[in-house]
Amino acid sequence: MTKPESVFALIDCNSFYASCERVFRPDLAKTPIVVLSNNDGCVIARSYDAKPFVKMGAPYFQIKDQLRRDGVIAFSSNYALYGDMSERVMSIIESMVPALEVYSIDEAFADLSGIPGDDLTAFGRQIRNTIYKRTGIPVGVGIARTKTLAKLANHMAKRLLAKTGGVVDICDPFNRDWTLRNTEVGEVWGVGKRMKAHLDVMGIKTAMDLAKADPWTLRQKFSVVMEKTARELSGTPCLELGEADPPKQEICCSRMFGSRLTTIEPIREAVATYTQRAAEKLRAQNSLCKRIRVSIRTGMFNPEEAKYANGAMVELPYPTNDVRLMTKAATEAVNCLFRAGFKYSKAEVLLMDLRQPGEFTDDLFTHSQPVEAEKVMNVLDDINAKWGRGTLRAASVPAAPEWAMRQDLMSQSFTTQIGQLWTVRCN
DNA sequence: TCTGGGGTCCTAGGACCC
DNA sequence: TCTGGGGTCCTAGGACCC
Repeated sequence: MTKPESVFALIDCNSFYASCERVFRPDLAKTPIVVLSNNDGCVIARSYDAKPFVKMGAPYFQIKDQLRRDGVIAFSSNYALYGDMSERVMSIIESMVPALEVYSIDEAFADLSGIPGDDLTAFGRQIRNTIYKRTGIPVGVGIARTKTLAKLANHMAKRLLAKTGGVVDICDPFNRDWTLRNTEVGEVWGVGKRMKAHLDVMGIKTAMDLAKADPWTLRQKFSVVMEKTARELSGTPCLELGEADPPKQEICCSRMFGSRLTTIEPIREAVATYTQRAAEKLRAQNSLCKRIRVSIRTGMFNPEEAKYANGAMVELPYPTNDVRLMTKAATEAVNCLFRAGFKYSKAEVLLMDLRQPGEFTDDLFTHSQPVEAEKVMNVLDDINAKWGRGTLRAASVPAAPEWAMRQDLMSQSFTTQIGQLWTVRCN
């Protein structure tokens, strides 16, 4: 029996964050909108009609006035809202396809092999319409024999939105080759700026050129990653659908401060706060961590500012998820890192060397986390799940810190906070 | 005043072992 | 004059992604 040919779909939400904001602000249906990064730093999402006015990544403080003149509305990022909308979209897709891999907050790969009927484009439209009807979020669908090609098809669906209606199927070799010839190599999934420059020199300019290049030469010149990309483009699947998401190998919490910090105390508070958040994520995936890397840094852009960046690794006595132990270790690291005389802009807490309980062996010299600590952490998580994050926390974590990030343009948590539901007035 | 945050995978090179 | 070689593990750093 021959294996049925694989079919992948990539479903991707259009301008996701901006679309989420618009769902709850129908008055802005015709107004261009952008969403800003944490700290209202730079633009990370633009509605379709905002694209001509704003570059991706543009610093907000530089373009603020221009936006106002152009009538573009800006929002602070509202992750509670986007996370919840994402779950809704994903569960709709999940109910319609045999298998799903959630690739990011706004993208998912689906396995369509074995879908009955030969009109996959029609099936793609059905997915698209259902999601739009139930959530108000517009999506694009790309369908192809490999994941890399599905990405390309999705890209084409967006580029030729009017013609394609947001769904493109390139399983057919004719359509596939047309797409490959009409896509620059830099647009291919896995080919970044650096690699594009190298490939350019070799005369590889389009996706088709890469698909036709010799895989072994690519492997030698670049790496196995590039080899796989080329094979995928030519129609040989090298990447599988990853359904279960494996526990993370690293967990990170890093943020810019709302303002520059010059003394050690608030930096210790920030590091304690980031450690708390990272430890929550750690426990959510049921892992333990053995090492923590803490780093702090000054601003990197302003040439007038003295620059300093440093990090330190701390080892915990045993693999743990006890926020008390972790906070103590992390804040002690700050004492070693801090140098007076600098204006600090950011701290980062990175949990490393993660393991599942039972994955390491106890011996005479290393012991494991006491049962008591586990009980305390369970109670902590239960209380915070019920009453909101930060209800119960370490004393070193302030409720309303002076260094909190700026979020001046935040929309409501329409879907996750009972006090912030939509208000409807009847006149 | 002001430029995000959170990940993955791969590779080269050093440390260490026999 | 001459100073092994092969394997493994770990780490840092590069490149990429959304």
